[in-house]
Amino acid sequence: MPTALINLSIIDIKLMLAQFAQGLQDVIPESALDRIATASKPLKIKFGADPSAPDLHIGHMVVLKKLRILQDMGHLVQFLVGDFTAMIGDPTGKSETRKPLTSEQVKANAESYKTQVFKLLDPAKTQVVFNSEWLDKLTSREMIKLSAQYTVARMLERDDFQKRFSQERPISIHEFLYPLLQGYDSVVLENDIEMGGTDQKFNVLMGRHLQKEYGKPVQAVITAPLLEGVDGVQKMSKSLGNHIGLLESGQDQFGKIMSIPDTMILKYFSLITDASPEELLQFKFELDSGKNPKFLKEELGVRLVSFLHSPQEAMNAKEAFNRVFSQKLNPEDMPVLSIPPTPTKWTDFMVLHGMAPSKKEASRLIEHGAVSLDGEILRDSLAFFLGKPEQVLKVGKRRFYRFK
RNA sequence: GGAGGGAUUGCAGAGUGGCCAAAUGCAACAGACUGUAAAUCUGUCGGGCUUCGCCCUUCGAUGGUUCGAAUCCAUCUCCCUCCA
Repeated sequence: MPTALINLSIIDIKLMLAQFAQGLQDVIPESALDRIATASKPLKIKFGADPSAPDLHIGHMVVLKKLRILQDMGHLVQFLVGDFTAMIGDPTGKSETRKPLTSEQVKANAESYKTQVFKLLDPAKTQVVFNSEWLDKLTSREMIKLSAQYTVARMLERDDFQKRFSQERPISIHEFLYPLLQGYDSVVLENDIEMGGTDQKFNVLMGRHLQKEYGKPVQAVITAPLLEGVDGVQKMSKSLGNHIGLLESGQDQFGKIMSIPDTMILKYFSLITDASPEELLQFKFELDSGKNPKFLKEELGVRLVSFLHSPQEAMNAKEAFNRVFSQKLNPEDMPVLSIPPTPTKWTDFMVLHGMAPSKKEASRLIEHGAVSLDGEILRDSLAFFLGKPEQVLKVGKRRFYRFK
């Protein structure tokens, strides 16, 4: 009975379960939800992460929030750092071959993961594990046995493999090992559930298959939808540069939320906030009846920053945003720069302080009318510096500096 | 092992002797507009300068042909495909 796990009423359990189930993509088998509610001992839930890109973003929040609910119901999350799988590298990626990470890097990244993950997860109910721990020891013999558990034909069913195969693009053998090893992790950890984004569905299902082949109890598979990045088109990812990082400042997070396409507002609300279905309907109604989407984005930004930082910081971020962008005023805090002691050209000054990567770029900014001193636009890119103390230099829309 | 295709400015992708710092798209940056860092429109997008003109460095690497090369030749490096 659930109450044996943790002190929760039947009603609490029902509510939490409903909250958990909301918006999930796949639940295989469906009975997994019952099991979550009625388990008599904590279920072991695996969530894997690739340590080569240790910056988590709000796209990860979708799954992490779900995991947190499970923890609150008394279950255990095994946060798996795929340090071994990351070390294999991926030579076919047309970017560059992944560099193997040193164990120091892995450690550092794992630490960084923790600070990020524990913004959402409960440390007391989270176990961090590294798959190199057992995969390092896997012998060739065992590797062959593992490979024998799956066929090429079935492997090629995976979307991206299928696509590449039909387009006669290369697939390296070791790429087949990825899903196998990921599944093998579940065999070793004896997970009851594995969670991930929908892009992980195939790999996660492999865990089920392999557990069965190895004569273990079979894990349930639960996937959550992927969140598009701030461009509203591609999935959120750091390498695409369309992400909002969990560790970014509240102001940046808020600003980035304000830059998502209006069509993404409801999706963001449903995936990364605790908005109830009723609220979502209300928001949809408001949008349909012509409410300025700006206000909903503000609400979204406030909720996100409140959650990741604090309500106070959220209000500050909102105020600063409106101050700078709606009222076109200067922000309250801005970096302070000293006035150069010797005659300096604006372009040199700007490059010196990182306002532009080259003098050429600096003069372009000036020619575009993007640089102003106390509201007065600088026009001459050849001019010499003439700032005075307390004056405010503005570069572009959102960079402000004050002279001292 | 054999045959063929390719390497271009952040990415994608044109360009096959001068008009090429190199089309176009995306991204990025800026301006206008907007009660948004949305959308849309416009512009910019290697670097430097005595800045509307000039100079320097770039088209995998090195050497060569030529008045002149991203474009032709040679060698090398890397990548891919097919056949075995």
